[in-house]
Amino acid sequence: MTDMNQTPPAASLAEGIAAELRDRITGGILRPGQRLSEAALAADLVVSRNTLREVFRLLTREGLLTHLPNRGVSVAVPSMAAVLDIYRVRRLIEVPAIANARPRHPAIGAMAAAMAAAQDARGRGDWQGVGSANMRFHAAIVELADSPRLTSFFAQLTAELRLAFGLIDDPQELHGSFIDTNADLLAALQAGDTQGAADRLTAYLDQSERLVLEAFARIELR
Amino acid sequence: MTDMNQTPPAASLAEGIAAELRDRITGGILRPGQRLSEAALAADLVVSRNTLREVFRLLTREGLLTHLPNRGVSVAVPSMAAVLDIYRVRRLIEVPAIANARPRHPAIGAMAAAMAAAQDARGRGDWQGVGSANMRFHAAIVELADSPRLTSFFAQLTAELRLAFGLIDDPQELHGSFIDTNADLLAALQAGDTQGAADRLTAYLDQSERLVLEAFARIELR
DNA sequence: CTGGCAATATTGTTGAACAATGCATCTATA
DNA sequence: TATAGATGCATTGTTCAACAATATTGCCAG
Repeated sequence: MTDMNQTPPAASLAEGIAAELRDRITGGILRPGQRLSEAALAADLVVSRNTLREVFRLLTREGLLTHLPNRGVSVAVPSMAAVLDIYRVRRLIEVPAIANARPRHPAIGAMAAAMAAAQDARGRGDWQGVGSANMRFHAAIVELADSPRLTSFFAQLTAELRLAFGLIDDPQELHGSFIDTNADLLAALQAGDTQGAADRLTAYLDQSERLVLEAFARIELR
Repeated sequence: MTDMNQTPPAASLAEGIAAELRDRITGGILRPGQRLSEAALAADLVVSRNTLREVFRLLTREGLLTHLPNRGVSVAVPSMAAVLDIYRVRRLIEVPAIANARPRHPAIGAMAAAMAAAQDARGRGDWQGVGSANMRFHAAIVELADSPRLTSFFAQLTAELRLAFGLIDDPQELHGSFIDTNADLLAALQAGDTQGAADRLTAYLDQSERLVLEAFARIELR
Protein backbone atom coordinates (compact mmCIF):
# COMPACT_ATOMS: atom_id res chain seq x y z
CA MET A 1 0.00 0.00 0.00
CA THR A 2 1.38 3.35 -0.98
CA ASP A 3 1.09 6.38 1.21
CA MET A 4 -2.51 7.38 1.46
CA ASN A 5 -1.91 9.38 4.60
CA GLN A 6 -2.46 13.00 5.46
CA THR A 7 -3.41 14.24 2.03
CA PRO A 8 -6.34 12.77 0.13
CA PRO A 9 -5.24 13.18 -3.48
CA ALA A 10 -7.16 16.44 -3.73
CA ALA A 11 -9.88 16.00 -6.31
CA SER A 12 -8.76 18.96 -8.36
CA LEU A 13 -5.65 21.06 -8.46
CA ALA A 14 -7.53 24.07 -7.19
CA GLU A 15 -8.80 22.09 -4.20
CA GLY A 16 -5.26 21.08 -3.41
CA ILE A 17 -3.92 24.59 -3.69
CA ALA A 18 -6.74 25.83 -1.50
CA ALA A 19 -5.76 23.33 1.17
CA GLU A 20 -2.14 24.37 0.88
CA LEU A 21 -2.97 28.04 1.26
CA ARG A 22 -5.30 27.32 4.14
CA ASP A 23 -2.44 25.59 5.91
CA ARG A 24 -0.06 28.44 5.25
CA ILE A 25 -2.54 30.92 6.63
CA THR A 26 -3.69 29.09 9.74
CA GLY A 27 -0.12 27.88 10.25
CA GLY A 28 1.12 31.45 10.40
CA ILE A 29 3.40 31.34 7.37
CA LEU A 30 1.25 34.02 5.82
CA ARG A 31 0.56 36.75 8.34
CA PRO A 32 -2.75 38.57 8.66
CA GLY A 33 -2.86 41.67 6.53
CA GLN A 34 -0.21 40.39 4.19
CA ARG A 35 -0.86 41.18 0.59
CA LEU A 36 -0.97 38.26 -1.82
CA SER A 37 0.21 39.09 -5.31
CA GLU A 38 -1.40 36.92 -7.93
CA ALA A 39 1.65 36.71 -10.12
CA ALA A 40 4.13 36.04 -7.33
CA LEU A 41 2.02 33.47 -5.50
CA ALA A 42 1.08 31.70 -8.72
CA ALA A 43 4.72 31.33 -9.57
CA ASP A 44 5.52 30.16 -6.06
CA LEU A 45 2.79 27.51 -6.07
CA VAL A 46 3.45 26.60 -9.69
CA VAL A 47 -0.06 27.14 -10.91
CA SER A 48 -1.56 29.55 -13.38
CA ARG A 49 -3.05 32.83 -12.31
CA ASN A 50 -6.47 31.61 -13.36
CA THR A 51 -6.35 28.60 -11.10
CA LEU A 52 -5.07 30.71 -8.24
CA ARG A 53 -7.93 33.12 -8.71
CA GLU A 54 -10.41 30.28 -8.32
CA VAL A 55 -8.71 29.45 -5.05
CA PHE A 56 -8.85 33.07 -3.92
CA ARG A 57 -12.59 33.11 -4.43
CA LEU A 58 -12.95 30.01 -2.31
CA LEU A 59 -10.88 31.27 0.60
CA THR A 60 -12.42 34.71 0.46
CA ARG A 61 -15.83 33.18 0.91
CA GLU A 62 -14.42 31.22 3.84
CA GLY A 63 -13.31 34.41 5.50
CA LEU A 64 -9.60 33.68 5.39
CA LEU A 65 -8.84 36.22 2.70
CA THR A 66 -10.05 39.72 2.10
CA HIS A 67 -10.71 40.85 -1.41
CA LEU A 68 -10.71 44.50 -2.41
CA PRO A 69 -11.82 45.00 -5.99
CA ASN A 70 -8.94 46.01 -8.23
CA ARG A 71 -6.61 45.95 -5.28
CA GLY A 72 -6.10 42.27 -4.82
CA VAL A 73 -6.45 39.94 -1.88
CA SER A 74 -4.72 39.85 1.45
CA VAL A 75 -4.85 37.61 4.46
CA ALA A 76 -7.82 38.61 6.58
CA VAL A 77 -7.08 40.60 9.69
CA PRO A 78 -9.19 39.32 12.54
CA SER A 79 -10.92 42.02 14.49
CA MET A 80 -12.32 42.05 17.98
CA ALA A 81 -15.75 42.18 16.44
CA ALA A 82 -14.96 39.01 14.53
CA VAL A 83 -13.77 37.24 17.66
CA LEU A 84 -16.88 38.25 19.55
CA ASP A 85 -19.06 37.07 16.71
CA ILE A 86 -17.28 33.76 16.38
CA TYR A 87 -17.58 32.97 20.06
CA ARG A 88 -21.21 33.95 20.08
CA VAL A 89 -21.86 31.52 17.25
CA ARG A 90 -19.76 28.84 18.88
CA ARG A 91 -21.92 29.06 21.99
CA LEU A 92 -25.04 28.84 19.93
CA ILE A 93 -23.83 25.74 18.14
CA GLU A 94 -21.68 23.83 20.57
CA VAL A 95 -23.70 24.10 23.75
CA PRO A 96 -26.91 22.61 22.34
CA ALA A 97 -24.86 20.00 20.51
CA ILE A 98 -23.45 18.79 23.81
CA ALA A 99 -26.67 19.23 25.74
CA ASN A 100 -28.63 17.09 23.29
CA ALA A 101 -25.90 14.55 22.63
CA ARG A 102 -27.04 11.00 22.09
CA PRO A 103 -25.28 8.74 24.63
CA ARG A 104 -23.08 6.49 22.48
CA HIS A 105 -22.58 8.82 19.58
CA PRO A 106 -19.50 7.98 17.50
CA ALA A 107 -18.27 11.56 17.70
CA ILE A 108 -17.53 10.94 21.38
CA GLY A 109 -14.80 8.61 20.20
CA ALA A 110 -13.42 11.37 18.02
CA MET A 111 -13.45 13.68 21.02
CA ALA A 112 -11.47 11.17 23.04
CA ALA A 113 -8.96 10.78 20.22
CA ALA A 114 -8.49 14.53 19.94
CA MET A 115 -8.07 14.74 23.68
CA ALA A 116 -5.35 12.08 23.61
CA ALA A 117 -3.60 13.90 20.79
CA ALA A 118 -3.70 17.13 22.77
CA GLN A 119 -2.18 15.50 25.84
CA ASP A 120 0.48 13.93 23.69
CA ALA A 121 1.33 17.23 22.04
CA ARG A 122 1.51 18.93 25.41
CA GLY A 123 3.99 16.29 26.49
CA ARG A 124 6.17 17.26 23.57
CA GLY A 125 5.76 20.97 24.27
CA ASP A 126 4.16 21.31 20.85
CA TRP A 127 1.66 24.07 21.56
CA GLN A 128 0.67 24.50 17.98
CA GLY A 129 -0.21 20.81 18.02
CA VAL A 130 -2.21 21.30 21.19
CA GLY A 131 -4.16 24.04 19.49
CA SER A 132 -4.93 21.85 16.47
CA ALA A 133 -6.05 18.97 18.65
CA ASN A 134 -8.22 21.30 20.68
CA MET A 135 -9.92 22.50 17.53
CA ARG A 136 -10.53 18.91 16.49
CA PHE A 137 -12.03 18.27 19.90
CA HIS A 138 -14.55 21.00 19.39
CA ALA A 139 -15.24 19.98 15.80
CA ALA A 140 -16.15 16.58 17.21
CA ILE A 141 -18.54 18.27 19.63
CA VAL A 142 -20.32 19.83 16.68
CA GLU A 143 -20.50 16.47 14.97
CA LEU A 144 -22.67 15.32 17.85
CA ALA A 145 -25.44 17.31 16.20
CA ASP A 146 -25.28 15.12 13.06
CA SER A 147 -25.66 18.10 10.80
CA PRO A 148 -23.36 18.27 7.79
CA ARG A 149 -24.16 21.94 7.27
CA LEU A 150 -23.34 22.80 10.84
CA THR A 151 -20.14 20.81 10.65
CA SER A 152 -18.87 22.59 7.58
CA PHE A 153 -19.91 25.98 8.91
CA PHE A 154 -18.03 25.28 12.09
CA ALA A 155 -14.93 24.28 10.16
CA GLN A 156 -15.03 27.70 8.60
CA LEU A 157 -15.33 29.44 11.96
CA THR A 158 -12.44 27.39 13.20
CA ALA A 159 -10.17 28.42 10.38
CA GLU A 160 -10.99 32.05 10.95
CA LEU A 161 -10.41 31.72 14.66
CA ARG A 162 -7.00 30.19 14.12
CA LEU A 163 -6.15 33.31 12.24
CA ALA A 164 -6.80 35.25 15.43
CA PHE A 165 -4.84 32.73 17.50
CA GLY A 166 -1.91 33.36 15.21
CA LEU A 167 -1.72 36.95 16.38
CA ILE A 168 -1.20 35.90 19.95
CA ASP A 169 2.32 35.55 21.19
CA ASP A 170 2.01 32.94 23.88
CA PRO A 171 0.24 29.83 22.63
CA GLN A 172 0.87 28.00 25.87
CA GLU A 173 -1.28 30.36 27.85
CA LEU A 174 -3.91 30.12 25.16
CA HIS A 175 -4.21 26.39 24.74
CA GLY A 176 -2.35 24.85 27.62
CA SER A 177 -4.75 25.41 30.44
CA PHE A 178 -7.78 23.94 28.72
CA ILE A 179 -6.74 20.36 28.36
CA ASP A 180 -7.83 19.44 31.85
CA THR A 181 -11.09 21.32 31.58
CA ASN A 182 -11.86 19.52 28.36
CA ALA A 183 -10.92 16.19 29.92
CA ASP A 184 -13.53 16.87 32.60
CA LEU A 185 -16.05 17.75 29.95
CA LEU A 186 -15.38 14.51 28.11
CA ALA A 187 -15.62 12.48 31.29
CA ALA A 188 -18.97 14.06 32.14
CA LEU A 189 -20.24 13.34 28.66
CA GLN A 190 -19.09 9.74 28.75
CA ALA A 191 -20.85 9.38 32.08
CA GLY A 192 -24.04 10.56 30.45
CA ASP A 193 -24.05 13.86 32.32
CA THR A 194 -24.82 16.07 29.35
CA GLN A 195 -25.81 19.00 31.52
CA GLY A 196 -22.53 18.92 33.38
CA ALA A 197 -20.67 18.68 30.09
CA ALA A 198 -22.60 21.63 28.71
CA ASP A 199 -21.78 23.70 31.77
CA ARG A 200 -18.09 22.98 31.46
CA LEU A 201 -18.23 23.85 27.79
CA THR A 202 -19.81 27.18 28.55
CA ALA A 203 -17.11 27.89 31.10
CA TYR A 204 -14.45 26.99 28.58
CA LEU A 205 -15.91 29.22 25.91
CA ASP A 206 -16.18 32.17 28.28
CA GLN A 207 -12.63 31.83 29.48
CA SER A 208 -11.14 31.18 26.06
CA GLU A 209 -12.94 34.17 24.64
CA ARG A 210 -11.66 36.34 27.45
CA LEU A 211 -8.08 35.23 26.87
CA VAL A 212 -8.27 35.96 23.17
CA LEU A 213 -9.86 39.35 23.70
CA GLU A 214 -7.32 40.32 26.32
CA ALA A 215 -4.48 39.34 24.06
CA PHE A 216 -6.12 41.35 21.34
CA ALA A 217 -6.41 44.38 23.53
CA ARG A 218 -2.71 44.15 24.32
CA ILE A 219 -1.89 43.95 20.65
CA GLU A 220 -4.00 46.86 19.57
CA LEU A 221 -2.34 49.05 22.13
CA ARG A 222 1.17 48.65 20.91
CA MET B 1 -30.87 59.74 -9.93
CA THR B 2 -30.29 56.82 -12.26
CA ASP B 3 -31.57 53.38 -11.49
CA MET B 4 -29.73 52.08 -8.49
CA ASN B 5 -32.47 49.63 -7.70
CA GLN B 6 -32.48 45.88 -7.36
CA THR B 7 -28.91 45.31 -8.45
CA PRO B 8 -26.01 46.83 -6.54
CA PRO B 9 -23.48 47.38 -9.32
CA ALA B 10 -21.86 44.02 -8.57
CA ALA B 11 -18.29 44.66 -7.52
CA SER B 12 -16.82 42.28 -10.04
CA LEU B 13 -18.16 40.59 -13.11
CA ALA B 14 -17.91 37.22 -11.43
CA GLU B 15 -20.00 38.44 -8.50
CA GLY B 16 -22.62 39.68 -10.89
CA ILE B 17 -22.73 36.45 -12.82
CA ALA B 18 -22.95 34.54 -9.55
CA ALA B 19 -25.96 36.61 -8.57
CA GLU B 20 -27.53 36.03 -11.96
CA LEU B 21 -27.04 32.29 -11.76
CA ARG B 22 -28.31 32.22 -8.19
CA ASP B 23 -31.48 33.90 -9.40
CA ARG B 24 -31.90 31.49 -12.26
CA ILE B 25 -31.50 28.55 -9.94
CA THR B 26 -33.70 29.67 -7.07
CA GLY B 27 -36.12 31.13 -9.59
CA GLY B 28 -36.56 27.75 -11.19
CA ILE B 29 -35.23 28.63 -14.64
CA LEU B 30 -32.51 26.07 -14.10
CA ARG B 31 -34.01 22.88 -12.75
CA PRO B 32 -32.35 20.69 -10.12
CA GLY B 33 -30.20 18.03 -11.68
CA GLN B 34 -29.74 19.98 -14.85
CA ARG B 35 -26.29 19.77 -16.27
CA LEU B 36 -24.49 23.07 -16.86
CA SER B 37 -22.10 23.00 -19.79
CA GLU B 38 -19.27 25.44 -19.37
CA ALA B 39 -19.06 26.38 -23.00
CA ALA B 40 -22.79 26.77 -23.56
CA LEU B 41 -23.47 28.72 -20.38
CA ALA B 42 -20.43 30.94 -20.87
CA ALA B 43 -21.70 31.84 -24.30
CA ASP B 44 -25.17 32.44 -22.97
CA LEU B 45 -23.98 34.74 -20.19
CA VAL B 46 -21.38 36.35 -22.42
CA VAL B 47 -18.43 35.66 -20.17
CA SER B 48 -15.35 33.59 -20.63
CA ARG B 49 -15.12 30.04 -19.44
CA ASN B 50 -12.53 31.07 -16.89
CA THR B 51 -14.79 33.59 -15.28
CA LEU B 52 -17.67 31.16 -15.29
CA ARG B 53 -15.53 28.59 -13.56
CA GLU B 54 -14.82 31.02 -10.75
CA VAL B 55 -18.55 31.43 -10.37
CA PHE B 56 -19.07 27.67 -10.36
CA ARG B 57 -16.65 27.33 -7.47
CA LEU B 58 -18.57 29.94 -5.51
CA LEU B 59 -21.98 28.41 -6.01
CA THR B 60 -20.71 24.91 -5.42
CA ARG B 61 -19.46 25.98 -2.03
CA GLU B 62 -22.85 27.52 -1.37
CA GLY B 63 -24.53 24.21 -2.05
CA LEU B 64 -26.45 25.34 -5.11
CA LEU B 65 -24.35 23.41 -7.57
CA THR B 66 -22.85 19.95 -7.52
CA HIS B 67 -19.43 19.41 -8.96
CA LEU B 68 -18.22 16.02 -10.15
CA PRO B 69 -14.56 16.06 -11.16
CA ASN B 70 -14.11 15.79 -14.89
CA ARG B 71 -17.85 15.56 -15.35
CA GLY B 72 -18.88 19.12 -14.82
CA VAL B 73 -21.37 20.83 -12.60
CA SER B 74 -25.11 20.49 -12.34
CA VAL B 75 -27.79 22.16 -10.31
CA ALA B 76 -27.91 20.49 -6.90
CA VAL B 77 -30.75 18.08 -6.31
CA PRO B 78 -32.15 18.64 -2.85
CA SER B 79 -32.64 15.49 -0.86
CA MET B 80 -34.88 14.75 2.08
CA ALA B 81 -31.76 14.53 4.19
CA ALA B 82 -30.86 18.06 3.10
CA VAL B 83 -34.30 19.37 3.98
CA LEU B 84 -34.19 17.75 7.39
CA ASP B 85 -30.75 19.17 8.01
CA ILE B 86 -31.72 22.64 6.91
CA TYR B 87 -34.77 22.77 9.14
CA ARG B 88 -32.80 21.45 12.07
CA VAL B 89 -30.30 24.25 11.63
CA ARG B 90 -33.04 26.80 11.14
CA ARG B 91 -34.54 25.84 14.48
CA LEU B 92 -31.18 26.11 16.14
CA ILE B 93 -30.59 29.58 14.74
CA GLU B 94 -33.97 31.24 14.47
CA VAL B 95 -35.57 30.23 17.73
CA PRO B 96 -32.87 31.63 19.99
CA ALA B 97 -32.63 34.68 17.79
CA ILE B 98 -36.27 35.46 18.47
CA ALA B 99 -36.21 34.38 22.08
CA ASN B 100 -33.32 36.70 22.88
CA ALA B 101 -34.42 39.56 20.67
CA ARG B 102 -33.71 43.02 21.99
CA PRO B 103 -37.00 45.00 22.16
CA ARG B 104 -36.51 47.79 19.62
CA HIS B 105 -34.10 46.04 17.33
CA PRO B 106 -34.00 47.51 13.81
CA ALA B 107 -34.48 44.09 12.27
CA ILE B 108 -38.03 44.15 13.57
CA GLY B 109 -38.69 46.89 11.07
CA ALA B 110 -37.29 44.69 8.33
CA MET B 111 -39.59 41.92 9.45
CA ALA B 112 -42.57 44.22 9.22
CA ALA B 113 -41.53 45.35 5.76
CA ALA B 114 -41.18 41.77 4.56
CA MET B 115 -44.56 40.97 6.03
CA ALA B 116 -46.14 43.84 4.17
CA ALA B 117 -44.50 42.71 0.95
CA ALA B 118 -45.81 39.20 1.47
CA GLN B 119 -49.35 40.42 1.98
CA ASP B 120 -49.08 42.60 -1.06
CA ALA B 121 -47.81 39.72 -3.19
CA ARG B 122 -50.59 37.51 -1.94
CA GLY B 123 -53.04 40.15 -3.05
CA ARG B 124 -51.62 39.89 -6.54
CA GLY B 125 -51.64 36.11 -6.48
CA ASP B 126 -47.86 36.20 -6.89
CA TRP B 127 -46.92 33.13 -4.88
CA GLN B 128 -43.32 33.22 -5.91
CA GLY B 129 -43.22 36.75 -4.50
CA VAL B 130 -44.85 35.54 -1.31
CA GLY B 131 -42.13 32.94 -0.98
CA SER B 132 -39.39 35.51 -1.45
CA ALA B 133 -40.92 37.87 1.08
CA ASN B 134 -41.29 35.04 3.53
CA MET B 135 -37.62 34.21 3.21
CA ARG B 136 -36.76 37.85 3.81
CA PHE B 137 -38.95 37.76 6.89
CA HIS B 138 -36.93 34.92 8.30
CA ALA B 139 -33.64 36.46 7.27
CA ALA B 140 -34.69 39.46 9.34
CA ILE B 141 -35.32 37.16 12.29
CA VAL B 142 -31.77 35.94 12.05
CA GLU B 143 -30.54 39.52 11.93
CA LEU B 144 -31.96 39.95 15.41
CA ALA B 145 -28.94 38.01 16.59
CA ASP B 146 -26.58 40.70 15.26
CA SER B 147 -24.18 38.13 13.95
CA PRO B 148 -22.81 38.70 10.46
CA ARG B 149 -21.59 35.12 10.24
CA LEU B 150 -24.96 33.74 11.19
CA THR B 151 -26.65 36.04 8.72
CA SER B 152 -24.53 34.95 5.80
CA PHE B 153 -24.78 31.29 6.76
CA PHE B 154 -28.53 31.62 6.87
CA ALA B 155 -28.60 33.23 3.46
CA GLN B 156 -26.92 30.15 2.16
CA LEU B 157 -29.43 27.83 3.80
CA THR B 158 -32.18 29.91 2.33
CA ALA B 159 -30.87 29.60 -1.19
CA GLU B 160 -30.58 25.86 -0.84
CA LEU B 161 -34.05 25.62 0.58
CA ARG B 162 -35.52 27.54 -2.29
CA LEU B 163 -34.08 24.89 -4.52
CA ALA B 164 -36.25 22.39 -2.70
CA PHE B 165 -39.27 24.68 -2.88
CA GLY B 166 -38.82 24.76 -6.62
CA LEU B 167 -39.55 21.06 -6.82
CA ILE B 168 -42.93 21.56 -5.29
CA ASP B 169 -45.86 22.02 -7.58
CA ASP B 170 -48.22 24.08 -5.52
CA PRO B 171 -46.53 27.17 -4.11
CA GLN B 172 -49.79 28.49 -2.72
CA GLU B 173 -50.12 25.61 -0.31
CA LEU B 174 -46.48 26.03 0.60
CA HIS B 175 -46.32 29.75 1.29
CA GLY B 176 -49.88 30.95 1.42
CA SER B 177 -50.97 29.66 4.77
CA PHE B 178 -48.09 31.12 6.71
CA ILE B 179 -48.67 34.79 6.28
CA ASP B 180 -51.16 34.99 9.10
CA THR B 181 -49.05 32.86 11.41
CA ASN B 182 -46.09 35.11 10.78
CA ALA B 183 -48.21 38.18 11.34
CA ASP B 184 -49.08 36.82 14.76
CA LEU B 185 -45.43 36.15 15.42
CA LEU B 186 -44.53 39.70 14.51
CA ALA B 187 -47.29 41.12 16.65
CA ALA B 188 -46.13 39.10 19.64
CA LEU B 189 -42.58 40.26 19.10
CA GLN B 190 -43.61 43.89 18.79
CA ALA B 191 -45.56 43.52 22.01
CA GLY B 192 -42.39 42.33 23.70
CA ASP B 193 -43.65 38.77 24.06
CA THR B 194 -40.52 37.03 22.86
CA GLN B 195 -41.56 33.69 24.28
CA GLY B 196 -44.85 33.77 22.44
CA ALA B 197 -43.05 34.76 19.27
CA ALA B 198 -40.59 31.92 19.69
CA ASP B 199 -43.42 29.44 20.17
CA ARG B 200 -45.14 30.58 17.01
CA LEU B 201 -41.87 30.33 15.14
CA THR B 202 -41.38 26.77 16.29
CA ALA B 203 -44.87 25.90 15.17
CA TYR B 204 -44.21 27.48 11.80
CA LEU B 205 -40.97 25.60 11.31
CA ASP B 206 -42.56 22.29 12.21
CA GLN B 207 -45.43 22.78 9.86
CA SER B 208 -43.38 24.14 7.01
CA GLU B 209 -40.95 21.27 7.28
CA ARG B 210 -43.79 18.80 7.24
CA LEU B 211 -45.27 20.34 4.10
CA VAL B 212 -41.96 20.21 2.28
CA LEU B 213 -41.25 16.66 3.31
CA GLU B 214 -44.71 15.50 2.31
CA ALA B 215 -44.37 17.12 -1.07
CA PHE B 216 -41.01 15.47 -1.40
CA ALA B 217 -42.44 12.09 -0.57
CA ARG B 218 -45.06 12.54 -3.29
CA ILE B 219 -42.39 13.46 -5.79
CA GLU B 220 -40.09 10.58 -5.03
CA LEU B 221 -42.96 8.14 -5.53
CA ARG B 222 -43.76 9.04 -9.06
C1' DC C 1 4.33 71.63 0.69
C1' DT C 2 0.56 70.51 -2.12
C1' DG C 3 -2.20 69.31 -6.06
C1' DG C 4 -2.35 67.43 -10.40
C1' DC C 5 -0.42 64.48 -14.03
C1' DA C 6 2.07 61.03 -16.33
C1' DA C 7 4.40 56.46 -15.89
C1' DT C 8 4.09 52.03 -13.98
C1' DA C 9 2.40 47.94 -11.80
C1' DT C 10 -1.46 45.05 -10.65
C1' DT C 11 -5.81 43.18 -11.14
C1' DG C 12 -9.86 41.86 -14.27
C1' DT C 13 -11.20 39.37 -18.19
C1' DT C 14 -10.74 37.19 -22.43
C1' DG C 15 -9.65 33.72 -26.12
C1' DA C 16 -7.12 30.05 -27.72
C1' DA C 17 -4.62 25.99 -26.99
C1' DC C 18 -3.71 21.38 -25.39
C1' DA C 19 -3.82 17.48 -22.05
C1' DA C 20 -6.75 14.41 -19.35
C1' DT C 21 -10.89 12.25 -18.63
C1' DG C 22 -15.35 10.28 -19.49
C1' DC C 23 -18.92 8.81 -22.85
C1' DA C 24 -20.77 6.79 -26.99
C1' DT C 25 -20.06 4.04 -30.92
C1' DC C 26 -18.38 0.47 -33.46
C1' DT C 27 -16.23 -3.93 -34.30
C1' DA C 28 -14.56 -8.48 -33.67
C1' DT C 29 -15.04 -12.54 -31.27
C1' DA C 30 -17.20 -16.23 -28.85
C1' DT D 1 -26.84 -12.26 -30.13
C1' DA D 2 -24.34 -10.63 -26.54
C1' DT D 3 -20.21 -8.82 -24.75
C1' DA D 4 -15.46 -7.01 -24.26
C1' DG D 5 -12.34 -4.16 -26.10
C1' DA D 6 -10.81 -0.51 -29.06
C1' DT D 7 -11.58 3.89 -31.12
C1' DG D 8 -13.07 8.53 -31.66
C1' DC D 9 -15.63 12.52 -29.84
C1' DA D 10 -17.05 15.91 -26.53
C1' DT D 11 -16.20 18.02 -22.24
C1' DT D 12 -13.60 19.42 -18.47
C1' DG D 13 -8.96 20.86 -16.39
C1' DT D 14 -5.23 23.90 -16.78
C1' DT D 15 -2.10 26.92 -18.85
C1' DC D 16 -0.53 30.88 -21.43
C1' DA D 17 -0.41 35.32 -23.49
C1' DA D 18 -2.67 39.41 -24.30
C1' DC D 19 -5.16 43.61 -23.35
C1' DA D 20 -8.36 46.70 -20.79
C1' DA D 21 -9.43 48.81 -16.41
C1' DT D 22 -7.95 50.38 -12.21
C1' DA D 23 -4.52 51.64 -8.38
C1' DT D 24 -0.18 53.34 -6.97
C1' DT D 25 4.05 55.78 -7.46
C1' DG D 26 6.96 59.41 -8.52
C1' DC D 27 7.54 63.79 -10.65
C1' DC D 28 6.79 68.43 -11.64
C1' DA D 29 4.86 72.93 -11.33
C1' DG D 30 2.83 76.25 -8.66
